Amino acid sequence: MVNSEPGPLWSGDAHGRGNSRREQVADQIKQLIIRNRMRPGDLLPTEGELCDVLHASRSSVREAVKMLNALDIVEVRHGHGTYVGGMSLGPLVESLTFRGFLSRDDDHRVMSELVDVRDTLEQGFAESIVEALTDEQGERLATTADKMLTRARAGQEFIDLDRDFHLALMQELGNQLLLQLTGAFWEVHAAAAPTLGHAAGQLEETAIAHVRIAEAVRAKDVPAVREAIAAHYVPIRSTIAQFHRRA
Amino acid sequence: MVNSEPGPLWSGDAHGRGNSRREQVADQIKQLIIRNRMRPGDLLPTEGELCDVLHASRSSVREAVKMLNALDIVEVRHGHGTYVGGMSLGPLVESLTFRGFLSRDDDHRVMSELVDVRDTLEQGFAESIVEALTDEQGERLATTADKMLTRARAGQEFIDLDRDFHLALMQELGNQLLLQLTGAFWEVHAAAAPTLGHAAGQLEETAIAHVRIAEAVRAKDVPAVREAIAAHYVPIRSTIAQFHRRA
DNA sequence: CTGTATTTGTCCGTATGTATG
DNA sequence: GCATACATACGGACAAATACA
Repeated sequence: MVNSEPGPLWSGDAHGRGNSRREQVADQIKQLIIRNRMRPGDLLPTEGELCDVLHASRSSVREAVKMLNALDIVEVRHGHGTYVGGMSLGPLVESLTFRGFLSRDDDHRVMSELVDVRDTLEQGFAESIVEALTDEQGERLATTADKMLTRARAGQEFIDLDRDFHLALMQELGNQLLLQLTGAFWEVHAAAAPTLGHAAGQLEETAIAHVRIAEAVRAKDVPAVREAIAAHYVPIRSTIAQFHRRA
Repeated sequence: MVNSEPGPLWSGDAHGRGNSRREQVADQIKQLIIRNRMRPGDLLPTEGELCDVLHASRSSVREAVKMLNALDIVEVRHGHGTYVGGMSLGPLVESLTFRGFLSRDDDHRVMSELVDVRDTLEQGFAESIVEALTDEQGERLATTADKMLTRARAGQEFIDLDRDFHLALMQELGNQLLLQLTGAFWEVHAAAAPTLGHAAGQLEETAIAHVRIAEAVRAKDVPAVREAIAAHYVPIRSTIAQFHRRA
């Protein structure tokens, strides 16, 4: 009754006995979502119903739901109910930021590695970015970069604009995974940035680097885009290295 | 009493009252790990001790621990204790594979996007790979690729060898994040591969592509490496596209 | 090998907080 | 204000797994 479909459909041990009760329940909830073709935002059965259907106690169901909640597979709203989650990369952000804080003592290896990956991804997709460029996107990049420059010259931070810029770069590619990875990696970097501090004049340097990227993209000059992106990460790398030397 | 340290140290809302009990407890456990400079594998207090120290019921502590367990921040062993987890990217794999199964109906967008990211990452790091190449790594790549070829000609699968190959590519770079991302992305792909099926002769084509990559890497010919990697993903992309057309 | 202690796993009952009507 | 439905939180009891004497 519980499993009416023919094949296993879900490879992860299905609901084999080897796992603990809550693991089985978690797997069964995932199967429930898949079988019913549910989408993010859809309402799941209540805890009590899940207890009945899955023949498990409240504790097991609750712990299973909390695990899935941590993975953003389900979303729980107090007094409302449990819904299918957004399946975002929030868990990745959480895990990576925590790792960053753990390795903060010896050096900033995690941050350094993260910058390398970001740099490589943006340079690697430079050609596709230029190809998929639309006029609106070009203007948006330019205006965002300009705002960064004015803020930098006023001595103000522009973290939000930085996020907008890097997300806008990847926007038109239509690759949702890449877009979410970009956002996730940026968030990890932003979470660790306050502990790094800033060198004098680095703010304006970073803003100008963004302006150069926007110009190169609008000019559809792929090598220039790659160079501008590489240059953009130079001050960031030096900040990380500086912090590493201090410790 | 509970929080004797001066600063917040952890940005994530610290342990503000706005969150639920288990969120507070989870944050406090994370702080505990950071404050005590604990490393993966270290033993955490027992559930009972956590209840005492954090002034929470056992249910709340357990749900918090299960959330952290889902993120691989802690690892629980039945009858033994709770330990600091490996902070692996397992959660990312779980989330992405689940998303892949969800979008399996309409098309294989997730898989397609994943291949694009993998391709870009490997091509982007091609130069660094060649630079960091050691003799042992070169031989390992070659022998792995050869094994793939012999297996392919015997009509056998070689998923494990494929994993070894792509991990070996990134091994010498010393970028742990990149290495784990590679492993995670490969796992997601492997989880979805069985549903895709194989075209005739595609096995050997893939094996040969790996041989070509190994040769180009050993020849330290960066453009050839990039081409070989690109060629390697061609049959994979066609398989995904074929599946998409069938549905 | 046999208990015993420790620790996590599971289940139950009850009370509280939250949102809807 | 009240009733209903839901998630939240707590504490207790017993089972299962592991380690050790």
